[in-house]
Amino acid sequence: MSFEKFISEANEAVKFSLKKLEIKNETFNLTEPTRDEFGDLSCNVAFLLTKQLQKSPQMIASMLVEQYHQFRKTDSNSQSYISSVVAHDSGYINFQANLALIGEEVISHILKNDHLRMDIGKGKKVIIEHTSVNPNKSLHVGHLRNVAIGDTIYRILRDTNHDVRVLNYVDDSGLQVADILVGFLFLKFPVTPLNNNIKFDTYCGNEIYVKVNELYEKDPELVEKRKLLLKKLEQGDPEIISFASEITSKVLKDQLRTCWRMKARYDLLNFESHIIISKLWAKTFERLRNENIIIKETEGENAGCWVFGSDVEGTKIIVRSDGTATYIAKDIPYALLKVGTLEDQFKYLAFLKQWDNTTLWRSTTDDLNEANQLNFFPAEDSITVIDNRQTRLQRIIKEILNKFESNSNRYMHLAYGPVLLSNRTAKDLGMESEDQKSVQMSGRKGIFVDADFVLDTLYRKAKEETIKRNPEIAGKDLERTSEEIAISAMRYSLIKNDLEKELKFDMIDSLSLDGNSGPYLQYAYARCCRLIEKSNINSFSGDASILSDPIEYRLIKHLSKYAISIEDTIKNMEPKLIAVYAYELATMFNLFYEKLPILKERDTELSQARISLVEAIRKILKIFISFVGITPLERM
RNA sequence: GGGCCCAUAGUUCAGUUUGGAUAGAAUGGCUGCCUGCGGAGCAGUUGGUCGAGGGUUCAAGUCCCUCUGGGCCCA
Repeated sequence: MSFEKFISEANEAVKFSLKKLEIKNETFNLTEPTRDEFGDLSCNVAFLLTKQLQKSPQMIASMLVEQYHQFRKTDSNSQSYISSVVAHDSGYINFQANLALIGEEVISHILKNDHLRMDIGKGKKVIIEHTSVNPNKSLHVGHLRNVAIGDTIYRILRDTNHDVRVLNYVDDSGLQVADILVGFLFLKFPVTPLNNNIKFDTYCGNEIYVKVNELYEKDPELVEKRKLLLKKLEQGDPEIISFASEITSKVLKDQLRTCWRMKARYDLLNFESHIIISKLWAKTFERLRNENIIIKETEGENAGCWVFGSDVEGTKIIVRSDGTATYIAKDIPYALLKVGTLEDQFKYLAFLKQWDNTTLWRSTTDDLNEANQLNFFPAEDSITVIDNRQTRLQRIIKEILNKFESNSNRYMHLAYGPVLLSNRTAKDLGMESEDQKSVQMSGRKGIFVDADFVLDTLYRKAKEETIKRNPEIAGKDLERTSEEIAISAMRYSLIKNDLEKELKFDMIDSLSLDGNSGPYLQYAYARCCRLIEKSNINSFSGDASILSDPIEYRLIKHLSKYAISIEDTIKNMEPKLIAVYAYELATMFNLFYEKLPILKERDTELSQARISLVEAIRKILKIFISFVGITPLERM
């Protein structure tokens, strides 16, 4: 796209001038200046040469710019993306872009192409695993961050020609599931909740899980019972497995409803129990031993254990001396499956139809006729979205993968910081919290904000606003619109921040529909739609040459960088870059809308050009907010 | 004890990868702007010794060292 061409031309120009002055091998930066008056691109090369040339930066900049001007004189025929080059007093070389040319190219490119699909992936197969919540509770806002990040990455990859499969790993035989089984089997919680308004996942998480954990402290025998249950789960005791599966699949279905509400979707559910039953772990264990990746300690405190000697993390126990596998061990076969070191031997059954009409598949270990062999595994790249408390474990898994295939950079842990409750929200939930401190959520202790609760609250607020502004919207339309606004507020707030950092969740702040928020983007989009609708134009011209206002200039420049923004997002795996771009576009559009007449403009030609600009903005905005999982609304 | 991460406006955060021009948003407070294209908007104002100290550099929020405070993981 055009802005890249401008950058590369500026880059060539500097290199050319350096060569003319016989200056060698100087690296330099081209960056966007802090202020509009400095142009569109600045080069710092003059600063870097002061020592070598024994001249002031201003002097050097002038010399270089002089060379460029001489070159342009002899080569004035060809069209240039650079309209001017100035040696600034500060020592910077400032480039002004030829926005007439760029604008023309960009606007007509956006208007002409229906989909604007970029082919970044070239059809490359990518697996992304996200959500992966233990099936013993309902989702809280912390889990939603995982869902939002994972699904946003999925959408971006899918729309840039990657062949993406979305996986959701279900740990249906772990400690947390054992906890609620204790509740059903020993504390006699009824399988059908007495309060029939409560979702089953909420029932398990809020009532049983919390209660059981409370009782562990008073009743050591109960802990023993859990241990026993866990062992039966791991060994595949048919009766327990069957009961557990009944419970976990009920929880899972409720959890999925919340995820779908968030506009996430999946291709496949993998169950940990299947990895055990199918002997995938046994096979993995065998290979780890045969290839001497793990060794058996014969003495010391780890005597009898199978351990992995990590280069960075030290000795890590994989199998305990009593033969049971550690937590990390069970993750290894799944990772090996993703990258293709282990062959996929599962068969698959259609599990559920999703909101987007796609089928969600699940692995099965039963040899049924209707089971299919589908090629979910392996992939060229695999991305696992898990919070950064697991970084250490993930690093070890990656290290083990590298022992099998030394070139393996195909396994990526996409880490993000956990969600904490703000001081205010923690207090509202009745927790004691020191001032200025945020609070860790804990499903076990019942300290969390339920995902559906937040979404419901947001929904009510959005509905109120919608009724106030659009009395004509009612019924299903009103419900749908309010829900889309609620989801947009939630999803945007979960991805707009840096992944690495903890996210402080504040109930009151998160209810805001103003400012840097999802609904703000939707609002800008709806405004665009109304303008287009009212203009009664359905063919748009790409002629941007008469758009000369600085506000239009900034808009066109920003539009010309949309592809760069998408590339950067994928290259760095930073979904927030999408949010930043979209927010800036919406802000610029709102200013444009406020300050310049569009439909009201008397000059027909100018009016048409502005409407075309609006259409281009609308299309790009639609693409970007869709990446985030925000539904573009024509009215709200 | 070992390792990793964080600290920027009253609050929540960008900006640190690749050092560069007057450190930006949002929110809150105050103040303007709808007989005009939708006010979920726009503009103005208020608010910062970029945790502290030292170093490198023509130039440090950004790089290096030390310290303080907070968090996470491992033992």
